[in-house]
Amino acid sequence: MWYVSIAISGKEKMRRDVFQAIADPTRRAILLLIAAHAMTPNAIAEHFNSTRQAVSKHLKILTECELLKQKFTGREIYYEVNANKMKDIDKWLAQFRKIWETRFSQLDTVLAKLKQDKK
Amino acid sequence: MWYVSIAISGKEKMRRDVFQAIADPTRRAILLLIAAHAMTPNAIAEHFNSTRQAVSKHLKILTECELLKQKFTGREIYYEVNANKMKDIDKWLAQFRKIWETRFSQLDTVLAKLKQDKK
DNA sequence: GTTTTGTGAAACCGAATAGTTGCATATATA
DNA sequence: TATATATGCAACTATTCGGTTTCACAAAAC
Repeated sequence: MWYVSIAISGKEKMRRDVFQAIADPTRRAILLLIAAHAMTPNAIAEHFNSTRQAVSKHLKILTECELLKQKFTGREIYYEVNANKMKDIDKWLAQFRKIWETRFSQLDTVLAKLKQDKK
Repeated sequence: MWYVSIAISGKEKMRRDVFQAIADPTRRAILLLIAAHAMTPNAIAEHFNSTRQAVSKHLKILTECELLKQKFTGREIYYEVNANKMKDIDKWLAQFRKIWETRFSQLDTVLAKLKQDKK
């Protein structure tokens, strides 16, 4: 019998989207922390109570869903927020604004109609 | 010895915030579905492959974090989106816009300075 | 009154999550 | 070269999550 060893390193899963990424309070804090300027994992970890490795995992998740970008300089890695990807959240919210605006404009139409009929 | 029986029904935990609520794709779909007009749990569940009870749990979570409001009419419950709470997400995003705007305005200052020096 | 319908809650289960400790590796620095 | 530093990855664990099935209960409908 032959077994094929498939290269599944650790998990290989983790195809999370932006919304799952920002669900975690620590990850939201990380985003805010480095929004102003890029930081290295060690510098970021200093701001939290959990271990450096835990922060590293958060950074990985945020990077995988493209909310963060990496800048390599020597052995240091600077993480910075990918402003463009943040817009994805905004786009989702925009759907609701659209729906509500049309609903209100319909309401306006109704109100206008009532006003018209009143004359 | 006396023991005080504290009323902890089932879980009692579940104090999720808005971001955890919208992390689930089904819950985001529910929000979009009823954004236009309020619906009952049964009507909502018809749009999904999971059971009514699963949808019910999602509705509970969305209601607990105030993204949904309930309107009781007889034995039916109409769920509608709480537009006001949706703004919480927008407020969070606004923080980033603010940071980036100031950063870009600083960049503008730098550019202006360079231009000035060039003269 | 009896049955059907609309709804939520409890108990359980497999999968995912976030954290830990222990490693491996590459780049600085002495 | 030897050591310290910066970083990621693997393995393990407790907890949470999303789903199902089963039940309880009140409001309609018969």
